[in-house]
Amino acid sequence: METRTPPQETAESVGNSLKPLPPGSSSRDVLDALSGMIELEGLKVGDRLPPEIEIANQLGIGRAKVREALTSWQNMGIVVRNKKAGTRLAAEVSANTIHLPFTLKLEAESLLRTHAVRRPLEIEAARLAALNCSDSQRLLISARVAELIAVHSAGEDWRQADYRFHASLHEACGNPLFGQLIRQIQEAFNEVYEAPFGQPHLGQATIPMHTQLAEAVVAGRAEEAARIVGEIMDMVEAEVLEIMESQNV
Amino acid sequence: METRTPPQETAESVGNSLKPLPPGSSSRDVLDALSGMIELEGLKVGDRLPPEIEIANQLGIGRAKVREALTSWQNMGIVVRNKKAGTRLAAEVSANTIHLPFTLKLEAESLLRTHAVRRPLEIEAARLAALNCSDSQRLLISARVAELIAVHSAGEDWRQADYRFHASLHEACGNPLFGQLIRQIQEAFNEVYEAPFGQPHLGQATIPMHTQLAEAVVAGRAEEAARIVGEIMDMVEAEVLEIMESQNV
DNA sequence: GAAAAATTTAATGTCCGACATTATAGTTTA
DNA sequence: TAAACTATAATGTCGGACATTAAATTTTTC
Repeated sequence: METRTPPQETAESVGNSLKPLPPGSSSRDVLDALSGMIELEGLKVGDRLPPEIEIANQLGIGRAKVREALTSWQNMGIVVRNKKAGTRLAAEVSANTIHLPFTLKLEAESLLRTHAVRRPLEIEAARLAALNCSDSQRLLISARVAELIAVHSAGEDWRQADYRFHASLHEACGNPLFGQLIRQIQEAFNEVYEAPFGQPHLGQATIPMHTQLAEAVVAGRAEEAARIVGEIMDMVEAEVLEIMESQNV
Repeated sequence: METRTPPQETAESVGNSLKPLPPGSSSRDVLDALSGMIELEGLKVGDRLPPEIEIANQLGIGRAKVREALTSWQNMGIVVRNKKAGTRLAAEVSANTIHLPFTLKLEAESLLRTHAVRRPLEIEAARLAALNCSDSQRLLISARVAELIAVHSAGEDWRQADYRFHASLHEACGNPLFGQLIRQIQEAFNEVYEAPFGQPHLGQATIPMHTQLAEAVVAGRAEEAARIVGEIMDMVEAEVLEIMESQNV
């Protein structure tokens, strides 16, 4: 019986870069140590972290402390944990990272407030994307908007495609903080929105505008891109208002 | 020996509003339950939460789970814990609140990125402030800018006054999320900035523009206010660049 | 021999108990 | 009255035990 020795991704290979913590370290120090390790090992989204027990042993602390730290990250959406499947990165952890939130139950009234914060960030991201994007990013954006149009005209659920399109814009803007912030804000928004309203397709009417937006971005017409995003956001806001009123919120 | 019966703040009186959690609840559910209790009891910043053991008993869960949840809040800066002094609220917990957590060590390179995210938020907040602010907020803004000018011309440290002025703008915009976001972003920025550069007075040259900004806001000239904020942010960015280059970062 | 079913296994999820640490509250002493 | 001491009640930490579950492995079945 020959051993197949697939290094099975990241189990033993990863994680010998953790050094014992001095006594009295806080759970935040644990997270600092972990993010150092993540950067050192080059772990990406989806990669697996060492088991809690191993982290604890390497850091010279108890498993409870590791769990408190990891649960913090879990509540911030940075990792997902899944029993035997282990703990995996759900967001990029690196030096240039601001880790956003965790939303307490927001009320329907704050939907518009959340959207109002998102608006200027989306506009600026689009403007920067138009100014900064590389050729390969141009191709990606074009592909994504084509996908969106195709999925939508086929009558299928286009939200995933929409999300991917906007994500490509955020990436193209050259500043990962925009994408992170907007993603978190949108998650907060969806969480509040879905509770009373279910999951209707929001922004249906804006689909045609996405083609113009993509064209403006790949052509480098920053102001036009910004204007279109503003219009899209306004239309979504109007839609939210309409739905809220129709349900007497 | 007569009993003095001071209800000693919030020990027994608070916390019978927690109902047992269904099995399989996550640590996030614990936080939801706690924020519900906090809102119900009207707890404010500085108030004390029930002891972990009592929270655990009332929710019908183990203390470890409560600790994981509270440590999440601690890492987000929502509570502070201090041994016998107990766990106290460090930030307002209510509906309509997005709690930003927790910044990983940022590197100097990301100073500009952080600033780039702050920029559109500040601009939009100023625009909204010009459109929405009430009479009393107009007075406050005028007072704050006068204070800023006075402190600055006296040669004193004007950063606190500057902070208060901008905070009055954020408040006047009518959407608390702007103020929260910007504050957190600025804290992240300062944390990074101060490490290599100390605490030089950043934005000195923009002081005179603050008067124009305040005038535009109280007069309701939204676009002018937005433009001025943009210029201020650009000047700060230029200053940061200059300092970084002068130190070969 | 390949697919399906059953078993094993390795991780997280949960609780409990014990003890250390410490800031406050209470008590004694000077 | 003030200072020093003691008691106490909370958090901080660890270890152990066990449940739960999804992946990996083995066995069975066709």
